[in-house]
Amino acid sequence: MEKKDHLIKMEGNTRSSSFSETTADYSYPFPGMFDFSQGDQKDSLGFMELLGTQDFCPANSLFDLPQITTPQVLPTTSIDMAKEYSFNPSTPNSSSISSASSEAVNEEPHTDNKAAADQQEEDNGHDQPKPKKGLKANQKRKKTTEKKLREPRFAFMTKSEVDHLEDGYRWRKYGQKAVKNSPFPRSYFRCTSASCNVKKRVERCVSDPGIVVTTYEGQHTHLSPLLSPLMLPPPPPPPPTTAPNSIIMPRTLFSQYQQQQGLRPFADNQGCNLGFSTPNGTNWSFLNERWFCSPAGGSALMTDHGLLQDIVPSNMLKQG
DNA sequence: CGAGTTTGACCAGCGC
DNA sequence: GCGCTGGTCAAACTCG
Repeated sequence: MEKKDHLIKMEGNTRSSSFSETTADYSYPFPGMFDFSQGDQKDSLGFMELLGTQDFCPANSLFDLPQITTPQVLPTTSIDMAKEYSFNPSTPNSSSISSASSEAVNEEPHTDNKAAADQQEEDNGHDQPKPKKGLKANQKRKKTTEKKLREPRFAFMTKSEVDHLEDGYRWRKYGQKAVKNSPFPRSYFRCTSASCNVKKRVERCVSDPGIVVTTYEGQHTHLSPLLSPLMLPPPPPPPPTTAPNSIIMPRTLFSQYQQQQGLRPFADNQGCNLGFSTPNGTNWSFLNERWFCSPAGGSALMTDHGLLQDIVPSNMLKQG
């Protein structure tokens, strides 16, 4: 299997997020992107978690991280990151869900209200001519537009010959658009699960057609059909010496773990990767409000998830 | 026949 | 205001 270079970028949930929609912006490394090809991180079980499994932990912790809204303003070093996001008292009790998840929850009332409003609009307009297809579509579009303002997004660059990378979820393609300044179209996918409105966009990098840029939006409200129970975050933080090769730890549990283990922050040689390392060499990386453990020398815990393993860079699985 | 894909049309947002 | 672009819809189509 060819070696694949991967870049992962977290994308904020605000409209002001400067992760440009244009393909032209894919032609250079994303600012603020985490390059997991660096450092000692060898695998990423958390990838599946990143793709939308739920944060099962309660959220009140000294290390309860606020929602990252604009990756471009992310601190360039993990030390700065830790300074900035540690001990944030603003959201000590910010519900029982992570901010990313809470967005989905928070939006529900809006969605309901909006839906009710839309329903009322429809009722008020019942004597009007039947709206064109476009108008009806537009009502939905307004809702989705509002949703778009809240849903966290994160993009992955994956070197792959396959456009639509298997990530353990089932997707339905609902659109395709030609992209300006790019010979490659952009495809739009939606999770086929009825209650799940996660979307993703897939397109090829204009400067390197071998790179597929996949942008996920929202969080899955269900587990991946291919997700093993092994991939659920462990209830108690395991000691690093006996930790699985790769585990996912919700941020709040990580907070406790961090304090217990005295983790030291580290950054990769590009200064854009963040995480903590334990005295015995276990590395923790922060991504999408969760911490991913990648003990040095460990082999991949990840079972076969099809092309997910294509998404998860091989050089994360096997350094060098 | 159901699920998924294709594709033209539509609309909102944004920049000029 | 206008044009461009991104995002979405939905009918038609394909496939198993």
